[in-house]
This record gives sequence, structure tokens and C-alpha cells, in this order.
Amino acid sequence: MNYWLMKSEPDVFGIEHLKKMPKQTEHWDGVRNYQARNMMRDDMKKGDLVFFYHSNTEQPGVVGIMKVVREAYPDYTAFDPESKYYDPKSDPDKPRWFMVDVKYQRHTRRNITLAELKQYPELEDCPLVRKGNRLSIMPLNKQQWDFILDLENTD
DNA sequence: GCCAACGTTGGC
DNA sequence: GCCAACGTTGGC
Repeated sequence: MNYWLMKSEPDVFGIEHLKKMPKQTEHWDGVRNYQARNMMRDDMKKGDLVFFYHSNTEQPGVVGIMKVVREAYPDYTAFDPESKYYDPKSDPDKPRWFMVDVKYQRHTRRNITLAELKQYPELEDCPLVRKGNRLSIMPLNKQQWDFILDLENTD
């Protein structure tokens, strides 16, 4: 079982959107970065747990937990000229981009903010807190996952 | 294969 | 809205 963190802008698709989806499940489309794609396609397994992270917002941070319910399959938004994620170089016979399905589990008890996460030496190896990091999907080890999750019970 | 130009992410 | 960081593209 692996642990992950995935970023999304709450104005575009936030945790409230996921919670309101049928079956509280949605496909995680629009990943257009090879490093993120590779991890999602190769390493993300059914049952893996994922932190939902709100980016590009007033208080970026971890706001909830979701679970991978379907492993990687072609991201069809890449084939749709109407989609903002359209990529003419992705061939349906040889798709370039992939997505997984995730299901809402719960909100964390509070927004565990980036500002806060940056303070802890326990997390200094995590790409999230490194300056200029733009990875939208990143793996966490169990220690990092547990550490962040414990923070929801502090003030 | 190098690298300048350009586009995007995302914190602030 | 600004801009640093970084990924991608494409000319050579």
C-alpha cells in the first residue's frame, strides 16, 4: 500500500466537488506532467490512500483523504478538442496521458496548511515543502503520511 | 544534443 | 497580480 498527495485548485475541483460526485468518486484528469504521470500509471494502486491538497488558494494545504478505486487508464480528455486538457499528440491507440479514479474518504479535522508543514524537519525531504516544486502528484512514505495525519489533532 | 524562448504552476 | 522555478518545445 502506497501513500500519496495530489494537488488541485479548489476553484476548479476541490474536495467539496469530489464529495458531491455520484458515489463520491471522480476521475483525476488533466495530469500533463510526465513525472506525475509515471507515478500515477506505474505505482498508484487500488486501495492506496491520498491526501487531497488545495493549491493556488489563500491557505494551501491538506484538506482531506481519498482512496484510489481504479488504477490508471487513458485520460480521454486528451482526445477531446473541446477540452482544456486536449493534447493532439495523445493518440487513442497509444495514449500519452492517464488518470485514476479516486473516492472521497473524509475531510481532515482541519486544513493542515503548507505554512505549517514547512516548519517540520520530519517533512524536509518531501517535495511539497521544497521551493519551486510543481509536482502535482507525489509519493509520501508511511512516516510522512502518519506525521501529517497526526497534525490534524493539533491546533 | 544544446539551449533560448516560452508556457505553466503555484506561493505569496 | 507578480514572479521564481521549472518543464517543454523547437531551431540549430
